[in-house]
Amino acid sequence: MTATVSKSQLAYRTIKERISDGSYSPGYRLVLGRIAEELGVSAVPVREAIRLLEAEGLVQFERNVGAQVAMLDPTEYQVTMQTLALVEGFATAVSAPHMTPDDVARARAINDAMALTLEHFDPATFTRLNLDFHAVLFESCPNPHVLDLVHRGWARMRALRESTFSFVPGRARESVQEHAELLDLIESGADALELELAARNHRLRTLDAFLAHYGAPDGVPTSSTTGEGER
Amino acid sequence: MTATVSKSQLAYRTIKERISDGSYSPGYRLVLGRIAEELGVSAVPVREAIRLLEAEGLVQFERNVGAQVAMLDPTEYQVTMQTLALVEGFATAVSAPHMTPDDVARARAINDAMALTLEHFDPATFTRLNLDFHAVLFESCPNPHVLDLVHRGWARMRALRESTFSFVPGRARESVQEHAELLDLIESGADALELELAARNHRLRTLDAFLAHYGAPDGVPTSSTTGEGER
DNA sequence: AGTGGTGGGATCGTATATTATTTCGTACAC
DNA sequence: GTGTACGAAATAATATACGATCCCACCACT
Repeated sequence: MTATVSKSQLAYRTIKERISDGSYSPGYRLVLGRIAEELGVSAVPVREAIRLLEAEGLVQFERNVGAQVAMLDPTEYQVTMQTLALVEGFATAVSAPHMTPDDVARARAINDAMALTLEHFDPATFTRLNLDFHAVLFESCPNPHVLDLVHRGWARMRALRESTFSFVPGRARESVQEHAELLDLIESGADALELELAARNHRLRTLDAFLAHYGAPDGVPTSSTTGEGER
Repeated sequence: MTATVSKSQLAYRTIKERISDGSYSPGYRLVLGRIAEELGVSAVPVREAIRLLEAEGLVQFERNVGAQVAMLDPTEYQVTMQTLALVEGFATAVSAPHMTPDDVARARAINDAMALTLEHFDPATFTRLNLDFHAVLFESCPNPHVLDLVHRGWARMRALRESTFSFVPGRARESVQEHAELLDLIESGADALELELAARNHRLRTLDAFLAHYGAPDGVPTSSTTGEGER
């Protein structure tokens, strides 16, 4: 009656959820038998779920050794964030023409709520609202592949950054400001390319801020590779 | 001795290969037991492989019913190609600064070979060389995620278009021409954004040509959504 | 003390068997 | 003639069991 979800699906969703919400933090070792027992299923569906999560990059897997939640790694962070910027920028541009005035209003309301969280230090809420904000932007996206890429990127970032990946101290206020500008652009019916770059650079600036704050990885150039920016 | 690949991996690679080369054409029904027997393994690893391929979009899967190779569908084609254009454009821009003069020379050689295939009608060879061409472009890409997205896109297109997805009658010659221009841009050390858009529009023009040739899907606008283009 | 080998424990990998679900054909009733 | 209900066959889904592999600690030998 409850849509009779398969046990593989159950294992997949449960593990993914636990990675996202931090119950399984980066490096946590995922033992098939233990998880299977815990969920009341056999090891086979758990293994299947873990292989899927491996394909998404959420867990690392080694044959005959086991799986663990993907580790926190600045380089990982950079390329993932870069890819997310690419995909989100595109998704924004494609979605914008399909957004209703009501959609824009909802996005503004969420952004206002984000501004309120700045009064207190609350990275988790900030990140959650940030996801909601972008979710509103993308919900009219007619390209399901791109949407899927966005969601995978988010799942990765959540796993890597423990639920606060959008929040960089000293950058949050600008982020809210840029959101507002982005909505203005959308309302003004701006050019698709202009929108895409605005949305992309919004993420890339967060990336730069993060790298500046936590230190850039070794050989990777910190300039964000693509955009209008100053070289 | 042969790196002792797991049977799941074997099943995965074999099925993917057969989808790519057309042994399993779109719509072909993948029956667990039959494939398992054929490969000399049990049904469990085959099931796992099929679930992974489902996650990549290469096969469609329905619970308790079975799997089949993803069907040919103009809308599918459009969004996949659009996504591929996005990702390839970005990959080109990111890779370009890392390309050596030798890399560019190799790409030119492949492009010359493509020009030769225009003498005869040979879509399969054309598409293969086209993949080689872009592979050279991307092999210096420092972002593995983006590369992975490219490869998945290619696999999808192969599955959907039966090994000739880059070839649209009447467009091949322009394609070769645009490749040459792209290489010129790279050699001239062009701006990253300029490169990205050039590479993206190269794919999008192929998409438009395809849609014009085979007919556009129903409600989807044929203009390629993003780019400098004439609106 | 350092190095190489060896055994045990833990864990994954897969085959087999069982169960649950769906589908399709057939027969019966209307 | 058509629609429905029932049953058998096909197939996927999972559990269980066993085998293969890897890691680690301990011990012997140098």
